[in-house]
Amino acid sequence: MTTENILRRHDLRRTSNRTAILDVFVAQEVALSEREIEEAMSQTCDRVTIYRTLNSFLERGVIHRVLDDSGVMKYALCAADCAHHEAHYHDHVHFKCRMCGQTTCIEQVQIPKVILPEGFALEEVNMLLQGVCPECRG
Amino acid sequence: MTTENILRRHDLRRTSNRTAILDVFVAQEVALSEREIEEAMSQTCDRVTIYRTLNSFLERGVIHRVLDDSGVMKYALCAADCAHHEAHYHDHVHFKCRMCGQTTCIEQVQIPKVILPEGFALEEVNMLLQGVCPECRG
DNA sequence: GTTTATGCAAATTCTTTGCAATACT
DNA sequence: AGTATTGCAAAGAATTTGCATAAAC
Repeated sequence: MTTENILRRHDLRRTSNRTAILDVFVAQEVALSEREIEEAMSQTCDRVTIYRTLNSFLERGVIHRVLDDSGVMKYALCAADCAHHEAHYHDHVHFKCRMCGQTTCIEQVQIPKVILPEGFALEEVNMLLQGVCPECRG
Repeated sequence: MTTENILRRHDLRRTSNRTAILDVFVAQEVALSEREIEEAMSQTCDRVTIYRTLNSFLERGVIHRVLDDSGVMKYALCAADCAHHEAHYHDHVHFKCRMCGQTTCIEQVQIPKVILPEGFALEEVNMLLQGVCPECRG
């Protein structure tokens, strides 16, 4: 699916900035912060535009937030079938390497179901694994 | 265990600020941000001191980071036996309510084990559940 | 032609750092 | 006495907002 198609499908105007930002997500298969996107685009687009674009993408379900314990927000592309689930459910775990700092979606590993005590309404589940990735272990 | 004892056990000097901050954690059984601690103490202590205290507590294993997708860092008290595990392992899930915004440790619910593909060295696991808590569901 | 996105400047919030004064052991 | 903590001021990073211009539909 082309980036143009992704925009069209989610009712987003096709602009060069949005296409370029989407391209970054498609090229790098990791969770990205605003800063990382900015660097990947070599400052061809304003910081504010990136933030606003990320928020638009979030609202329309193009990307999802990825947890991080470093204090900066990260985002990753939603899988094609993501929007079909109610409540925008992401069922895969994320792995953050403490050496290279990259957070990757591990699509092969599903988040196990958990059973909460009575009374909780569960809407979203996130699981973040941290350690060292295969590349950094050498 | 008194807050003074917690400090003594972790080789931290006992000061009124540290005791007061620990008291906030003990009183509220939820994950707290710097801002929330500041408000709970009604500005009796400088912002910077809170940040530095949180970092000291983190290093000594008094508290642990709690993931959050709002972009602010949150912290929660470690269980008494936390320091006995290597790598400071926290095995319970966290629940964040989207109505009241509170993140609580659900000690009764263990994080299920996951199996990663070959090559990953797993060091830390975090699981954040989001939805509505029993209090807010009414 | 109307609506929405963009860039710039500026404001806000979160977090860290430097340094002199103070408190702890 | 010696070392660690505190408060203040200030710096730095992340994120948001206002407004006029430009681009998409």
